Amino acid sequence: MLNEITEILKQVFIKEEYNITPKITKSEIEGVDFQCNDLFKLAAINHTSPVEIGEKLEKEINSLDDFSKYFKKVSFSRPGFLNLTLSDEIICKYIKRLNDDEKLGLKESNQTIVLDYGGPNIAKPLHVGHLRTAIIGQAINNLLKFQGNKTISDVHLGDIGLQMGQVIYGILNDFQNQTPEEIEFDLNYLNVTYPKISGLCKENEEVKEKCEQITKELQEGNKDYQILWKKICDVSIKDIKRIYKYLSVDFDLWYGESDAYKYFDELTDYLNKQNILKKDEGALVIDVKEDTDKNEMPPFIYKKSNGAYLYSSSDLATIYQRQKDYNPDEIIYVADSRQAMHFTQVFRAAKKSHIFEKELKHVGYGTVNGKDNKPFKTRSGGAFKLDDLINEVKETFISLREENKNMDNEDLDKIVNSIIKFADLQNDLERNYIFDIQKFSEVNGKTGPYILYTYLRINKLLTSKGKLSNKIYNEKDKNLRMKILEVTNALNTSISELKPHYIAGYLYELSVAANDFYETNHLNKLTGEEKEDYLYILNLNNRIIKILLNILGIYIPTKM
RNA sequence: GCGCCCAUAGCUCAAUUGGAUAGAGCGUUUGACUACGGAUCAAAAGGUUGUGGGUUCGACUCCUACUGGGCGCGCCA
Repeated sequence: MLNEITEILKQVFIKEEYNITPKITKSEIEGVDFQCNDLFKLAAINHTSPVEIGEKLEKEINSLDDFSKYFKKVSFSRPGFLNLTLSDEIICKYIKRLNDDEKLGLKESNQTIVLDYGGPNIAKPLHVGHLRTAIIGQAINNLLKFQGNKTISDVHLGDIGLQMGQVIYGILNDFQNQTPEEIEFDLNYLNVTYPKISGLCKENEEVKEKCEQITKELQEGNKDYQILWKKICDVSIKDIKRIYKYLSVDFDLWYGESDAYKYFDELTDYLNKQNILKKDEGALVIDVKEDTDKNEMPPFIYKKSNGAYLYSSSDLATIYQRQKDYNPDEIIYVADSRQAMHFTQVFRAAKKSHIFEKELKHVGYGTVNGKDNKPFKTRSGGAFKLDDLINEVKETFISLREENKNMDNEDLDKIVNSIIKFADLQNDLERNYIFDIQKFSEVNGKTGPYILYTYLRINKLLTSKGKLSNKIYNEKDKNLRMKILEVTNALNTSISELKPHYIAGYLYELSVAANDFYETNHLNKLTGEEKEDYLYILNLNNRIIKILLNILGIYIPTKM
């Protein structure tokens, strides 16, 4: 719609010999739909006043032959704004166009995009930091898929780093009289062992070295360690899958860092041919400094001085693997913004060695802090487990009202998901993130349940599809239609910035407009054309809500 | 020390990327239940956008210097 209006204005501009494409933005002024602020610019170029130009343009537009086809009113407003109020006809035309468009006005894209938004470490329980990655990553994945892209999501488990050496060290200590084949343990055991040994490593240099040694031997193929490693993975992955399933977070690939290890020989050959690896303090590195760097940029470490690989090397090998397997147009990493420098190094190393020359992006979100704005810890000092969060939200919700006690389990889980995800996704992800369990228990106001409720309540009215005329009946009606037409913009902004909070914000605004409409326009009191119009609009409204909720990973319960 | 990010209502957050009177939720106060589902709607109060300068017709937004906070700076992930 904006394109068409822009074109009309542009023609008038050209006629007056103003050779710019007018920029039209939404207006906050009452009774005005859009405004054009370019009069100041034109005045500067033509050495005249914006008032003069504005008045001239106002006159010119008002005398257009098909003025009423597009506008209800166009007026100049001091000091330099051109205010546009659209005709009902053109609004209805674009409502219809939107309704007939499967992609809601989005321009189709068909790139191949690899998404990396998992990264949980084996043997450590999932905590609230993992929640952010998963929820944001899945939303971005859904969004890109909706746009038509082929996405490949990889959980990319941290399954072979130092923490594995630490856990194996713990196991060997606790099960001294058993062979690796005989040893059995469960998830609780892992949850206790990792923090225990990790703490020990910080105090005891000897233990730390031993753990590093185990890690290295594991990577090199030590049989006993590999047997234990497999067992640890089995126990841990089963649990990780359970929680991801609950959150409707799914991955096409369940690769881990260990899968990248298969490529190290090949990659090393390749890098040697590129003549890019350098010996530095005993380690093999790639220099990734650039002249424009303002800060010190340490070299990318490919191989440690003890001969072991590490996080950075496996990330590079993974890019190598992804390029080979999928030849993607883009790889997107969703991870804590504290890792920004790490990704800068990896990305540069990948470019410099010509492993991957296309788009590499890091979507960084703020650190998860407690209410005191310090990194989040529970009262006992540990990380807040995802299971505990989910259970707490569920219990809070059930205790809210009597009816909730008898709620269908599937519906209940969908609502719990909506509460958690919407609470998270409405924030701009760049900011530091205050973790507050109360925020995740909120069901009134700007929350998931509010939107679900709006949808369900309207859904009951939708007995038929309705039919659209060229009329708009009242202010609430117009507000809802204008809000509906904004959906394409919300999607586009979200995609170009890779920030789902634009969609969440839009969903809330749309729901407010819909509830407002619902309150004043009683469908069951209407008949004829007006009723058909409203049915049409509300059908479209709910279709949009459903699509956008699904993009955010929120699904609609049968009732609530 | 160097660098990155952040600072908006009592609290948690927005602001269509430089536009007119900075918007929501929670909380507080008040109103609407003969209700197409009240988990709703209407209204009030609440602000020198951390501070000082600059850029211009116009700044929460861009530049600059401070203040306060978070984070990162070679073999952890």
